Amino acid sequence: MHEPVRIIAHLDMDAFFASVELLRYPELRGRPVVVGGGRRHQPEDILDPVTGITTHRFATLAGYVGRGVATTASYEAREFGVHSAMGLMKAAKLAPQAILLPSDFDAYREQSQRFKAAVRTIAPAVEDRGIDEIYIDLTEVVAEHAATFDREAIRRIANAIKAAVGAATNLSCSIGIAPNKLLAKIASDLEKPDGLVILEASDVPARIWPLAPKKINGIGPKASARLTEMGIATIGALAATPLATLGDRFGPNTARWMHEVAHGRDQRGIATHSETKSISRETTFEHDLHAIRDRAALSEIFTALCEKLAGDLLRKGYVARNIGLKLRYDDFTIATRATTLVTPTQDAQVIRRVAGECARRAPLDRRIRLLGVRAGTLMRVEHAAALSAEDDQRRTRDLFDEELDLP
DNA sequence: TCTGGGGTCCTACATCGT
DNA sequence: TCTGACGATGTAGGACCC
Repeated sequence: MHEPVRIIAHLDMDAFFASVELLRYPELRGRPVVVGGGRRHQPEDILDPVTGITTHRFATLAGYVGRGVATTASYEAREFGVHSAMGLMKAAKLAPQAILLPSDFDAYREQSQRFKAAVRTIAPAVEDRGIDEIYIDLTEVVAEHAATFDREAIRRIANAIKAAVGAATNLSCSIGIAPNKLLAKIASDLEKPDGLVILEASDVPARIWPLAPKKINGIGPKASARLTEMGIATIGALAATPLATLGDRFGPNTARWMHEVAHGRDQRGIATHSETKSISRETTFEHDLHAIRDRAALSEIFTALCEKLAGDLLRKGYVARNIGLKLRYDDFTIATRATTLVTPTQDAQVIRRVAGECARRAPLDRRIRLLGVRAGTLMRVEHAAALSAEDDQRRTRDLFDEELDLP
């Protein structure tokens, strides 16, 4: 008796933010473009008084000074070695001629909703994985072909999805299809951009085992470095490593997980609904601040963050029972402190006061680079209101009981 | 020339009540 | 009364992801 075959797709938009920017500024097509940094590099509109045509003057990376990082790089910029999460000053060294655009999350969110809606018209079982990625359960959609994993039938549906995404957004995406999320995710990355890769379990030795372990979603820089130390350079080598050896290094749970994923096994389902767990706001200062010497400036930023967070809670309809503080010091170490409240809140002043109390429990003798405020243990406002009404009722009843001297 | 902002999940450990 | 086991809950940190 074996598991029924599932058909899972992972869809990843190609260089999403940069591609959305190129829709707005088609004249940048074919040129290296980097999205990131602050608001400072908004393209300037230049209206030709004779022709009435508007063109744009763009900032380049040359001479960039500041703490920004690249959010996305177009494929042309990647040719120069620029990639997302790279410091912009480093990117400027590699590709000074690259165009730098500020990020516009409202525009990305709009395109995100469009491509997801387009996919849902073909396959409704979609799991959100952030702004530019989804998993899709195609098992039902290709039900009659699933048992045999009919590649041609699957390919037709994948192409229909790509066409629908293209029609809705004018953007391209890459799709990986496999019997589980793990392999689908790896597959979608194999032939970017505009890729379509279909993998079966039997393809694991040939297609997956030669890859580096960091290609596995969940093996990041730390685990990767430890595996390298152990002489494990490929997923195949990981699969061949005895469980006990991995257990000594990573603990039993992680070892078991690594062993499973290295063999291409993954039982996770598609989660079509999820509730937000926490909401936070944080900011990196232009220059590091000192808790005592820069008290006034720090306090102002702190209050503003709490107000923004309260605004987020209000807009999204949540109250929080846990309020947390995050400090990143000049040496990049992080301290977090959190407090759980009796009464959930979405009030900026309450958040500010509680987060301020958290700050008093954190080291404040070092220079601070980043300040963040977090709201956790969220509850929907309606639910909290109902609970508090229930609470009131219970308290009133208790009072009556006391007066009547009931048990 | 250091490295953003928003999240999730996991683990270790402390504390408390039973 | 003391001691330990155990679950629930809260806190802090770390790793990872987009």
